Amino acid sequence: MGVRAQQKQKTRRALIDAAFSQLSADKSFSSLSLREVSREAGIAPTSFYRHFSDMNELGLTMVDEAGLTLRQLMRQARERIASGGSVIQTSVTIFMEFIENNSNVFRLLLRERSGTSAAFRSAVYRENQHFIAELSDYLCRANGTSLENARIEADALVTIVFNAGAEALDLNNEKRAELAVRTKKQLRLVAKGAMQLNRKS
Amino acid sequence: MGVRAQQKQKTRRALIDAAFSQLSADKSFSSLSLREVSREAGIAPTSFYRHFSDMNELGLTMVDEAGLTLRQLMRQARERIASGGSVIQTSVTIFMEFIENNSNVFRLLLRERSGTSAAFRSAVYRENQHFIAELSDYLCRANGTSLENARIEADALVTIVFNAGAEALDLNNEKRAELAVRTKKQLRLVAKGAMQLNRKS
DNA sequence: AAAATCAGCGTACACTTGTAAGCTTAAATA
DNA sequence: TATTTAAGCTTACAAGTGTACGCTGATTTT
Repeated sequence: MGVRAQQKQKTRRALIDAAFSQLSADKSFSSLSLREVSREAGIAPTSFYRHFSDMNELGLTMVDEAGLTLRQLMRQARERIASGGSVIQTSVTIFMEFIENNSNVFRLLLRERSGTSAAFRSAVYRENQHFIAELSDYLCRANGTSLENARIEADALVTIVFNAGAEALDLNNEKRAELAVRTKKQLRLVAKGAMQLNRKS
Repeated sequence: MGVRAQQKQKTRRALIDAAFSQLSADKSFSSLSLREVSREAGIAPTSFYRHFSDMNELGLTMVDEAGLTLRQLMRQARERIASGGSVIQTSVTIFMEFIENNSNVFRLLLRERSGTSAAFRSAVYRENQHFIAELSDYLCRANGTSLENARIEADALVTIVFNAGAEALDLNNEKRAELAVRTKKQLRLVAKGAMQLNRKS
């Protein structure tokens, strides 16, 4: 890759990083401004357009990156499970770690899931579907469930975990631990209900 | 009440109504402006301060109203159930009706639950807790569950329904019907798991 | 070596925003 | 009836926004 293209990619990265770094509990993507992001990335506002046609385009890129991060996380979770951990215990622990270490990434997904841009919403929805699809496959193989039932179960499980993550954002460590306990109980509730359903059919 | 106080309350209402009417799939509360809201309410921007010190104060008022609307809905649901309907069937149906008729009210709660204002987040959280508390009581009485287990179950049920509501916002009627079916299955999953748990203890 | 490309810059413009200051006028109070 | 109160107004300002336009200079291509 030429010197020029290399520099361009570097600046593009700086823009993405600047945008992520400006996200916080008090600042959502929609409240970022093109000018502020450009400032932090060290370029003139008008140069922004050399990289993205729009703040929206930047945002969609960020959602994709966030989804990627999440999928890498799942791979990590599967490894830990394969080397002999409880599925529920491991999943919840890993997810909570993710939220602690990448809270702004999670916040992006959380907020844009119900945000004002249909494109964002469907991007987050797609990521969520990936998540559910992989978990369904796993449940299918592990429990011999029908794929249809597995999807319903997986969807419920993901919903509960995702929701717990959202709740965790505003809690201190003590309360988070309580939340984790409660979440695991809820997941077991769903798993038990699903097993019972399968035994019947 | 004097003529003056009456007029004041009328204007206050006009502001709240204007704000609600400006919410939409493409416009969140944080993207409303004091000036636009005032314009639609038919007063000068600076007169806004005679009623609220801040857009935030308006927003919190709106969240409270939304919570009230939701609790009225629950009362209605309980009536239908008392006159002999299935709990799950009735609840989901009523909730989906709510989302269809008050989508902007629901959107407010949905978005501010993970928004940029801690005050908003905890206001929505409180409304949610009310919701869960009332359902827990019901489950306790209906199934003789321990209050602790009932809360965990209720929390899971509310999470699933609320989430389904969020998903419904972007779907057409056909897809919504499918979603409703899936949601009911998930609720039954949780209910079954909970019953099994209770039988043991 | 000459020509073309293009990332980044500076200037500029038209808007929108929140809100301060002070006035008006009808209702409430004394 | 005289005085006070306060909802709503007009004017004004500083700050921030997105983006059009045209230039520069290094890199790439011919």
